[in-house]
Amino acid sequence: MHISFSMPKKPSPDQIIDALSIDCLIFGFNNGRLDILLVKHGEGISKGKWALPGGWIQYNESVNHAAKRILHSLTGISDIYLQQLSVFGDVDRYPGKRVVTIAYYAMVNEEHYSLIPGFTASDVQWYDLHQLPDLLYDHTKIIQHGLKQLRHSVRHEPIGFNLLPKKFTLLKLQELYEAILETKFDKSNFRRKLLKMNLVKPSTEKQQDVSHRAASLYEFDEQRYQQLREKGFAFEL
Amino acid sequence: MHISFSMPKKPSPDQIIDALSIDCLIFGFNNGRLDILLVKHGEGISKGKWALPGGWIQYNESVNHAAKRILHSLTGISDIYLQQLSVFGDVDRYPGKRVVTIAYYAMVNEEHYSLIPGFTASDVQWYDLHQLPDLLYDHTKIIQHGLKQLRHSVRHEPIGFNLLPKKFTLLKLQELYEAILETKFDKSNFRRKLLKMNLVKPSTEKQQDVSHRAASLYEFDEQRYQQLREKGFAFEL
DNA sequence: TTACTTATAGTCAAAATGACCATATATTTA
DNA sequence: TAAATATATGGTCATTTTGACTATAAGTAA
Repeated sequence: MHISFSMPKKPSPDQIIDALSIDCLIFGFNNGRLDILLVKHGEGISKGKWALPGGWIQYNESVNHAAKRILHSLTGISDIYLQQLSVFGDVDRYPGKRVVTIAYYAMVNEEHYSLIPGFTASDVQWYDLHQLPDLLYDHTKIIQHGLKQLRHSVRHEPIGFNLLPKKFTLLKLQELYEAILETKFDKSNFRRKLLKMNLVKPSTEKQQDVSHRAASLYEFDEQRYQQLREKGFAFEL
Repeated sequence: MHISFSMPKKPSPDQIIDALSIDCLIFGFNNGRLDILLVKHGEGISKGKWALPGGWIQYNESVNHAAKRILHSLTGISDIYLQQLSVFGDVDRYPGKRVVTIAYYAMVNEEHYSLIPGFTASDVQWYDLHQLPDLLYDHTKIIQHGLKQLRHSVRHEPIGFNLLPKKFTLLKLQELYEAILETKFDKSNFRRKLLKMNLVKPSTEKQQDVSHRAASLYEFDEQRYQQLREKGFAFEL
């Protein structure tokens, strides 16, 4: 049996937890299509391959902090609401080493962020959900799981507003839900239902530069949302 | 700087991943009350303290497998549907060492299992949710999070049937939902709504040994549930 | 002016909901 | 044995919500 003569090592603060990684599944929305943010690896054995933005957790940071840091360093995206998705911990999911990964997910408006590849990423890009390249490790599985989660959440929680501009028309909101759920809603009924929930409030502005009657712009009413939440409000589509 | 002269160690199969643990939040249901399964530590510095059943992940097992193994070895409970709840990864959540934990949760019928303390546990017990002892680490936080999750799930998915006997009356089902959501339903309306969903099917049997008119016993219709799932059925209470 | 496009309001029958009431069927008590 | 009681189970009914449509409004483009 091999016995090390070294003393037990107290990890230095910026040393990583080597069996534990983070991967971020970022959904974007772009005229009717759902996109996913991918990075191209610029180093090591996986150089040139595409994957979800991911990396290692340091000893002196929380897991949630690590997720934000990693996403920012690889893609330039920051200040978004990253939520835990799931842990992927099969024995052979990562080559040559035992690595358990914690997947996070978020939804963002593509136009709000410029993509800046950094750290070990040589490229960052939005990919149409239906035209993804081959991905490293079990990242395809992570995406499938995330989609399932997204479709469930979007029916039972008022999410998805992050995918839209601050001010949006009701039709855009409808198209977003239709893209996520891959279904169609009746325009009139959708509008009626959503307005009755009071989650969106009308702004005074209207759509600009459209070749037809301009629609009113609405915005998500965060305050109202908090009020409803306290009452045990159940969002349902 | 300290440099170790030992070779990089290839972990032996049953060696543990030392920065990563698992904790299990098991809900039980007992005449109208929600319970939580706790174990008393029988060894080490935390000896005598109560906590959620938890332990370390081995190199040669998946994370999901570890959860089942740990729960079984400490409490005797096996063959249940353990689901991931969340990861708790604050820097100081565990004393003296950086440990990220993956929390799992499940619901079981208390009568179906006998509790057998094993491994490092000197005792196992169901505790009324509202009368928990002091718990180790951040386990109180894990329970709070799990409750939130449970309350959300129970309104949007047909779960909770695991908490009941195989055959149950509609009133017992109602009492279960009332205990979880801490609310009251109208008996007649609850019955009408649930029966229309077709998720429970009547058995030929009736309640025994009650001092009033015996109610019909129903059981969860797994097949019907799968059918409905494929159609994109939305359970809502 | 007309055609075309999308916005927005309204109609109406059917289904679901919430608050009740009524009766049925069992046990326990007087 | 009759009455009291407890819960089961079914029904009523006004109100609300839904789903499928129709109609009109307000713009641009030809």
